[in-house]
Amino acid sequence: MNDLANAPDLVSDSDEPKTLAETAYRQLRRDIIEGVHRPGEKLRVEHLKDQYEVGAGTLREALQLLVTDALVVAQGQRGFRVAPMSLDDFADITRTRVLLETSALQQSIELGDDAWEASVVAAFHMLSRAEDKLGDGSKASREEWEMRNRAFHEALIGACPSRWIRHFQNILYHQSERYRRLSLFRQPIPRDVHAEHQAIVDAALARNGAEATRILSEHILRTLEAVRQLPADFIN
Amino acid sequence: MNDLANAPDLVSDSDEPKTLAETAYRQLRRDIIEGVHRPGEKLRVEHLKDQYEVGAGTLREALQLLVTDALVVAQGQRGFRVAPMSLDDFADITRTRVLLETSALQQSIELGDDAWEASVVAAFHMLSRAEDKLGDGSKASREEWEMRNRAFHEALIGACPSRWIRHFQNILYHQSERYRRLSLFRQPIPRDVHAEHQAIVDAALARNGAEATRILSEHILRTLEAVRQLPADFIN
DNA sequence: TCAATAACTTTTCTCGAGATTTTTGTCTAT
DNA sequence: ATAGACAAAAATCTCGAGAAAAGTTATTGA
Repeated sequence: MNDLANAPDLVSDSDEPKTLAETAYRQLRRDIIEGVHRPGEKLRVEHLKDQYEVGAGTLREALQLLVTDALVVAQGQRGFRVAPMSLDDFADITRTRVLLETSALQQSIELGDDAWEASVVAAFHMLSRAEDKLGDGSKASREEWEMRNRAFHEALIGACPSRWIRHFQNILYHQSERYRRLSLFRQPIPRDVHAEHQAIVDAALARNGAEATRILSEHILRTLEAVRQLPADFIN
Repeated sequence: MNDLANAPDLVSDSDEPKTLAETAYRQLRRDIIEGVHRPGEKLRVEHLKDQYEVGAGTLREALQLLVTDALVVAQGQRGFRVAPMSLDDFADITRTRVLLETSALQQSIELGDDAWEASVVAAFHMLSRAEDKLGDGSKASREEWEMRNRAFHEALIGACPSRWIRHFQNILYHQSERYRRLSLFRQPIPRDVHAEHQAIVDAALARNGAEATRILSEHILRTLEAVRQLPADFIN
């Protein structure tokens, strides 16, 4: 296997925060994805430093980290803003995700070993369990599902040796979360997502790259359609 | 044409720096790409703040910006380092670039209008002129060529409506520059790059997407081969 | 009434000093 | 001689206050 597979990530994401700035960064990121801070909203350091209980410079650094994820945009001398949302943007994100994720899956299927297969099966199992608990409609169960859904998609491309594809993939996934949250709000899992995931797993384990990537593409694009059918003024 | 084509960039790059932090960021970026700061080198804020004549917090912010470009890696509580270089990494960068840039070129060819064609021809002309002046071997002429080469590649994918692909493409191009600098050091333009560019332009204007992307792929991958044939210890 | 200028307020940006954490160096005991 | 622990040094991280810029409101003149 390639050395890069074991190399540290481009941006540390799995580790727990070791610095105040990173803690504030995570809270802010969560709040932006959750919609606490609305798209386009101005993020004033003076107000937010009290809210997140850090110094001005520290919060500034947290905001800078969010610029890396493109969840915040910075305009020199004019402060920070929550990155705006639009249907066009989500379409762009989704198509780029398809491009990267299918390529990564293809490589995973070609290169993945037994351990990779096992991790895919395991992640799929965890996700299935989370789906069962989704019925209660609680926020906790949906967050659990979000996390495991992400873990599942990461496991699928886990054997892809390209650190860069995984890095970009990571950024786009965060972006998607912001939009997917909208689609879940109105129509909580109407699609038979489970069957789609099952089909991807089957094709992947059968080492059928063409089939797996085809299903994955449709799977990702379906979320775009779901958001498209929301009321037009939902994205503001 | 898509709205996104005229939307502001994800990270402002063309504008001139409006803040001290951004000025320091550009100088640092240049120095890292040029190899003044070697790969893996520790970047101590206390030393660098004098060298770049800014405060500690400001330099810190500049370093954070470089993390976005993945030219610097930050480890919580353990400071900053110049991103390491390796042949595997360059191979990864190059393959990912091919994936993104061919997709972008394909879309450009499908969607580009007359203005796009004109900009491609113009950029190619500028690049050709720069190639003529390359004979003197001066640093200025090589920098001019670098800039126009980049402008040419940007023009090619200029009609691609995906802001995200262009954003990632941008990051990868900066990364490539670091490595390409090495290959130019020993063998200054041995390949017939001009003919390759000409072939891409011809295919693009003929709206032959398959041919154009094929040539572009080979074109980009050739740089990888050039670096591969350098002495093994060149990348440290 | 409207436009342009000027003063004021708000916000961002910048700096230097103090508190934590990591790293380095030394010493002792097995 | 090596390993572990303790202490000193260096570096990072954090904070609050001052300087610069942007945005806002009020005033003045046509």
